[in-house]
Amino acid sequence: MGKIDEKKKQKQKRLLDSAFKLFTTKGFQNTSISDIARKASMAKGTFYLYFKDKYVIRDHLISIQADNLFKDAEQALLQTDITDFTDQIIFILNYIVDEFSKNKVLLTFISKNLSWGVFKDALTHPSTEDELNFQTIYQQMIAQTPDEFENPEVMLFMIIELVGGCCPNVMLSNEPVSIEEFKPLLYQAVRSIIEGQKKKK
Amino acid sequence: MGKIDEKKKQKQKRLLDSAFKLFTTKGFQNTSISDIARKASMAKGTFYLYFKDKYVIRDHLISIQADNLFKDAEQALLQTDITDFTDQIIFILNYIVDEFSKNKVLLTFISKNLSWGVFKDALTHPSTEDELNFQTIYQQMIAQTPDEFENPEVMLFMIIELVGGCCPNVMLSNEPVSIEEFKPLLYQAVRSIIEGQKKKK
Amino acid sequence: MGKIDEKKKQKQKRLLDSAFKLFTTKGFQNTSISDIARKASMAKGTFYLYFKDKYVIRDHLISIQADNLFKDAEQALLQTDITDFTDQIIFILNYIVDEFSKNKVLLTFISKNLSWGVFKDALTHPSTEDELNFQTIYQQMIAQTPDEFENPEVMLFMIIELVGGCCPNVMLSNEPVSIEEFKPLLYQAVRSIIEGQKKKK
Amino acid sequence: MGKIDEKKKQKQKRLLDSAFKLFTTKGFQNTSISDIARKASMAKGTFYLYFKDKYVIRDHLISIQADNLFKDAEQALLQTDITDFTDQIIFILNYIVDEFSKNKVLLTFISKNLSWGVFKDALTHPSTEDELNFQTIYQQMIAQTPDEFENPEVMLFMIIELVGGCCPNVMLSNEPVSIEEFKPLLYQAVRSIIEGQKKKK
DNA sequence: AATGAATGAGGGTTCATTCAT
DNA sequence: TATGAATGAACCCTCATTCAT
Repeated sequence: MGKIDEKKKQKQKRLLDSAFKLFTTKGFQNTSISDIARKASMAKGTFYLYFKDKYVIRDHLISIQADNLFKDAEQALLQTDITDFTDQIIFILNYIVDEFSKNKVLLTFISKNLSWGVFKDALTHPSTEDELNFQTIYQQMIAQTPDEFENPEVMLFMIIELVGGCCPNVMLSNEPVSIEEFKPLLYQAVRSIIEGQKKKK
Repeated sequence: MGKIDEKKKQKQKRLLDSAFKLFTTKGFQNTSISDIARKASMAKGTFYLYFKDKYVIRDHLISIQADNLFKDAEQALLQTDITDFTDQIIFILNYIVDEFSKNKVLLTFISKNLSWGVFKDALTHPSTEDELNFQTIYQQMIAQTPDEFENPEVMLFMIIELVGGCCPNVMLSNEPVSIEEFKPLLYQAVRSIIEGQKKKK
Repeated sequence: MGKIDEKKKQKQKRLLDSAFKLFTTKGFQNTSISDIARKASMAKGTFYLYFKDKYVIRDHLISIQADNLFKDAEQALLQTDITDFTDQIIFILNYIVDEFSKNKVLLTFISKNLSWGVFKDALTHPSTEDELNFQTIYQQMIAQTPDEFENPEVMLFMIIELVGGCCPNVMLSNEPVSIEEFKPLLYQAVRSIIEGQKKKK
Repeated sequence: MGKIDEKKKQKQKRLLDSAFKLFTTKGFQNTSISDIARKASMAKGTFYLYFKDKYVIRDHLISIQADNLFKDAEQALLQTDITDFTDQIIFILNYIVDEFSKNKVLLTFISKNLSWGVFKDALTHPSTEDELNFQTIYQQMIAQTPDEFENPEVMLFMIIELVGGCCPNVMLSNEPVSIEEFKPLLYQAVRSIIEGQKKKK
């Protein structure tokens, strides 16, 4: 019956929502499965029908968020007529940074869960769904640019670490400068990295 | 009495040593205060006479490690006659990366405790002791170079995030490449960043 | 409808088979009703249509096994021309011991379920089915022997306790001696008991 | 301080007493550590300071009981002037059976815990204390009798299984006969076994 | 008759923290 | 100062049982 499946989906969603709120508010470690179930108005045991443990529900949440974020960024990029590789990368980074700026909750969530690793994985590795992901798109972008790079994969890795390491700190603490002051310097750094990794002919 | 103070220091050191070993071996979360006290051959209650909780002892440990690491790097730099700013930065980064490579325990410790933030703080902010720290030395280095930078503090911040984000991953997982393959690409990136942040005259 | 009854019997059998395998493998305590139903490819709720709980299905299983074991032993005895009472008893005991030796699973099952009591009941008391059981046959054997015993029922009880108490231990742990070394000593003891219980004329 | 040790001993005793009562009343499986602690008026966690789990406290209890029982039986034997080996064995068996008859609680306890195995171990193997145990005394008795046996250890094993298997059933259910009717038949059987295991010269 | 989602009590276990000694 | 026994809340997880479908 579709009816039952519908209900199950809804329950799962309720659990995901509760977990998200609690992880964001109290942090991952300080949230118990009891808490999640209670907030979702279910019995504790019911949680286990949907997720094996806290880690699974967290990773699930992060995957969803990362997927959405990236899909939006990609859509936005397609609406533009940016063709230069570096500009495209900057556009996507900027889109994501802005998104985080607007949606501090998401940022807090990922930060409070100490799970940048998982987030990066979700961004970089094929998600459960068989859709495009950043990795794939990036490779297409690389293929279309006339430039050649020493090691494009490592380059992406470094850019993500740089942006993913700096931005949360800046956005959450306004240190060492505000995000608006920071952005041009960051993008300059990204441009420099890309430029520097081009193969010398 | 200096004697009593001496004894206290020694006990504190025993606790710190025990905690370090346990955090490194079993991870921060899986180490209890009981464990630490037992390994230090003290009663559980005694722990509370020296540290408020696990978090305090962890942060203390990290500060010490970071301090030592940096002092060593600085000493090593003084033994050389490198004068160029960028080269100096690279030298220090490389020293630290090599130290981590040799001393995986420290890397594991910081990584297992998910406490890069604390480590970076220790590196960047004045430590409890009134000694020199990276921040100070860095400012001296900046002062001595003829180049001018948009925002030296932000530049250091970005470099630390880049190196501190990438290296643990690479060293612990050999992905996306081995640390030896990675180093030249990383240092190239650092050079690019520094170059790109120079004020255009 | 015989058809529906047929189906029910089959489902019941599937449950019994699953339970036997699981009890044998994981032990009684560690097997849940969920496990049994899953292994029988049924819904959990269905279990309750056939058995009240785990204990009922366990006792049912033991009865079946004991019944079969005994029927086989009796058949084997009929194939021989042993007429002496004591020899007949020893033959049956030996048959059952050998059967357990060959079929460690059954032994493990009964042993893991700590249910010798149930097994002995099944052997001694009329089973649910209205067939012959050990008790009946034993009485016939007693009737045919010229000897008279103080209390034949008690004698059988003691023999079963002796054999049923010793053999599992010996077979499963090889202590205090191996089953092959043990058998002659045991049968000697059984012969002594029978001899000793004969009425003095 | 003796004071603290005294208190600890008392607490342990309270736990042992509570456990004994509960195991006897509700059975081992149906007794939780919570129950035991509650009945002993302690916090649940305190239980774990004294015993690792339910099994340990049960075995501890059984050891104590078996030890006491045997020490009493031995004392009683020394008060008599029975010198014949078989008579000595029967005396001890009878003493223990009588003790069980008088003290049904102990019998129930062992029976409800399905732990004849542990009880027999306690009777047969050296206990934690470095005192005499049945095994040792038995060997002395064997040494002093002029008769020789095929395998004295196996003989003891069989006797214990026979008595330990039959008596609880008889005492708790009065089946197949009352314990008073049963005793002479049982002792006759024991005598027969001993006689039958003597080496033929 | 059959299902399996939902329940929630209950299990064992850990551990930060307190406090009398 | 130092101890370590005692606490009891909190954790995760299991599972027999119910009941709407």
